[in-house]
Amino acid sequence: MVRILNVAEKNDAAKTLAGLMSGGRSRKREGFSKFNKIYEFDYNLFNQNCTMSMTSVSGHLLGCEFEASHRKWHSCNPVSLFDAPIHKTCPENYKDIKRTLEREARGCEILVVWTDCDREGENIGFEVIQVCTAVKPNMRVYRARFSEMTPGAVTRAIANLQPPDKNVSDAVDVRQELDLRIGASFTRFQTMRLQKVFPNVLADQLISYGSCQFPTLGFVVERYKQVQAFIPEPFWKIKVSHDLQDDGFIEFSWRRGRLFDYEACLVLYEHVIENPLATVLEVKKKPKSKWRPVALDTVELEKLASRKLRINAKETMKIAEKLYTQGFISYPRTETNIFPKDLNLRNLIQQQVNDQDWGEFAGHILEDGPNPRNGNKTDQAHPPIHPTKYTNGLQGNEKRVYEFVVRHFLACCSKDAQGQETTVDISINDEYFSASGLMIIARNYLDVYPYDKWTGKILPTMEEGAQFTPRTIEMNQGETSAPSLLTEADLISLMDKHGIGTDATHAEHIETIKARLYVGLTNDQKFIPGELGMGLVEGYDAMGFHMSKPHLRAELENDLKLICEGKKNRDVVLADQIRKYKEVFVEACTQAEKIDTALAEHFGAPQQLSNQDLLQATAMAITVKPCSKCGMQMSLRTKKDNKGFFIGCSGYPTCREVIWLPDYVLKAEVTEEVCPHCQPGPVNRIRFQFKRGSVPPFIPNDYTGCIGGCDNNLMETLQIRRSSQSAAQPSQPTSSQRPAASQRPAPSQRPALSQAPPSRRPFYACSKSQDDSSKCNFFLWADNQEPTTQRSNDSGFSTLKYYNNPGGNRTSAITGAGDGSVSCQCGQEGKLLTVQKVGPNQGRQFYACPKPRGQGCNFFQWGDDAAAPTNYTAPRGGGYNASQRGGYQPGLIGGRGGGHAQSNGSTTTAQRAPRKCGQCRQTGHTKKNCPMNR
DNA sequence: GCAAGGTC
Repeated sequence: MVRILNVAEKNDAAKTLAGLMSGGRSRKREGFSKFNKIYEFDYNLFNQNCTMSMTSVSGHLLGCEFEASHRKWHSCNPVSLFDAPIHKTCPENYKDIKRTLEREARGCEILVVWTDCDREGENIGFEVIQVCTAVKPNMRVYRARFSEMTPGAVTRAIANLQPPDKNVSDAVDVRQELDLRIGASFTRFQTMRLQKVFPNVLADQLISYGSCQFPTLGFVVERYKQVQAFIPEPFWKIKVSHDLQDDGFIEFSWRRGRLFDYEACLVLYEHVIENPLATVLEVKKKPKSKWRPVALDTVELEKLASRKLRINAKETMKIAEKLYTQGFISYPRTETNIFPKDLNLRNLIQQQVNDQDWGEFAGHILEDGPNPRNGNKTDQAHPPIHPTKYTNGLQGNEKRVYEFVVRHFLACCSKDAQGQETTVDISINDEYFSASGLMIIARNYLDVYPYDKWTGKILPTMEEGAQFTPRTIEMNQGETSAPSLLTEADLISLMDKHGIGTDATHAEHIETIKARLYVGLTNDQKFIPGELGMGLVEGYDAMGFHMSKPHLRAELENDLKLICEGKKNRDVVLADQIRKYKEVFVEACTQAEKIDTALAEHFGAPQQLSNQDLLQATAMAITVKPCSKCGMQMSLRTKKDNKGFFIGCSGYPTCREVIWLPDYVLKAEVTEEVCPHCQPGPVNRIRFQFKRGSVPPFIPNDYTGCIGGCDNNLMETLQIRRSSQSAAQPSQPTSSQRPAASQRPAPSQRPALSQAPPSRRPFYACSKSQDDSSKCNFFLWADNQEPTTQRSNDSGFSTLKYYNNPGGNRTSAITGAGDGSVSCQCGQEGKLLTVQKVGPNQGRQFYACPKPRGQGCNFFQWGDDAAAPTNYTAPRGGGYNASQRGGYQPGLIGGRGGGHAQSNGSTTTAQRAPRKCGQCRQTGHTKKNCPMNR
């Protein structure tokens, strides 16, 4: 027997459909999800007996999200979210449903999709198809389209199975992707920036952007601005009243309404009172009805509950969903306001006849036969909201909402209220006035629907042709009044009208803008923009981007419709929209100060931050390099105290990889230059400014370099360990691993660099653990190798030779260009001089710039530097004394005779360095008698 | 910590 898997959008629908198709004889069994049962029954399809399994999902089975590399807020520049890869995955709480589908699909040959017949339903259908065909690729797939869940509609649907509509599903994919990309990018940008700019007010505030929430905010702001900008305008009108002693009082209004010209009105008024005799021209009587309410859809439920019950939309929907799951009312998310023909209204009304408040009214409806007043909307899936079961056991707002649904339903099924309207037209000296009255003949639906008021007004009896002198003829002044702020019902109407959100989400968007403090409520429950909401809208408006206007969403909706109809390609629409929004985003970032300025009107002066800080805050700074541990991007950041920099992994705190830059880095800025050598890339070069005198002479104080590993001198200057070292190089040799001096190769035996990859080269480091705060940065190559190669110029010192060894620790190689000379930083040949002054260095030779003092560079090099001391305890930081910032000391490196290097981490005090010269940083003399003062 | 859309 052929097995067919049927999948509906929710368990409730599966149950109903199975009931209808099986004639109430389906068997229920459990799936992996306790909420989504499996209903089985036999059915004759395609002229053969089939076993049907009907199960369900719970709305969307798959969710749209970024890859891990873009999921964290600081993991990337938000602009990259416009292009970052997006995946559809099954969230954890739906895994059980997916497992059920997979298991059932394996045993079935045919899949019939019974999801709701709207756009989202089609897309959910394709999610089901994706999951099922993944385990059963050769499954035949059909779509059942039904206008309502009634026996006739379901029978027609299964007799006319169709292919699923990819176009419609594509439109939803486009919508999902755009919502995610645009929402996430703008939200991150706004939040991260404004939290920094207004830390006192917004430090913990999420400042979201969404394609529905922003236009919703826009409606509130728009109305508020209308109210603010409103200027009352005076007008004048003539009012006539008459008192017919025993027969009552009557008031006539002027047919001209009101005039905004005082003198014009005055002229007419004077004309009227010149001859104030009134003549009754006509007395008209005509029937007047007050229409009963239309069948209830979600939007009306939300609006009416808000207006009549004073329960806000969010709360109403929450209650309605609870009543639905308890079986008291039908599905509350519906756009349909037409009762299906084959829905048995009589039965539903019958259930209510015993209620003490409205039971009698329900009985009367049954006598006359239910006659529902339908609207003109249908979502082709759910009927209007109506009671499905009687209860009198509810309390509080649940009771009020249930009662409203019942009364609305009964009112809708009964009759319009009937009355008679009387109009009396009079003239006074050629000006015309009229009065109207109402007599209610049959209240009908009003008896069960206290939410509508219709009050009669009895006019005194007047005869045509009769004449009388009115008791008063007045010229009154009035003035126009501002529109009122929006009520929740007004707001929902506007959202509905402009296609912002769906019936199921209006209430959520309103709640969102309340929760984000974009709007608030006045005492009489009217919406008023908050400072944040107002500032954001004004900020974007100032840029010329009307982000809060509904047309953006409307344009997208139009495109989505064209995708559904196959008139536009999904990829074209997607690319077009992404491009458009990305351009806006980039421009918004450029002009972000306009948002600051707008908000400053409300929050006071913004925090003064540098561009670098702001870029950093918004994760928009260019990243430095991929993390060697986890592969996520590392970016340049400022330390907490704003003194100094570090390069941190965006995977923090999961990944704690960090490169601390020394204190003598005064400024650092990532450039857009990408290093052509370093891998994995991209590795962006960093523009540094070093403290004067703190770095070796071959590194200028302003220097742009790569920290990816290709620039050995920079790596050493910054004391950066290579990323590969962590994997390939012993981070800290134990004493047993340390080579004894005797074991170390003699210089002549030492391998050339090409034979000894840097990553394999042993070095000494402080033996304290990484977590020990007193651990120092000591670093020393174990072989203390002499220079063997000359490096090509990439930093402007073509005539200088220096180590190509990573971490190479000596500058004693600055021996000139091979001709016995020494060149200084400015390219001049260094001048060999001798220390003349009395002191420890008296008689010692050194090279200096030959230019006159004040014009030359700061180059200084001992002439005998190659003969560096070998028994000197290396100061912290290797070749130059980093811990005593500002001191570059040529030739202070060497291992101790015993082959052990020792960091000074614990011996600083004992080895406290003698006072250094403020000019050359050498010991043994002061700046005053420095040999450089030649 | 982001959106909007389903749904429980």
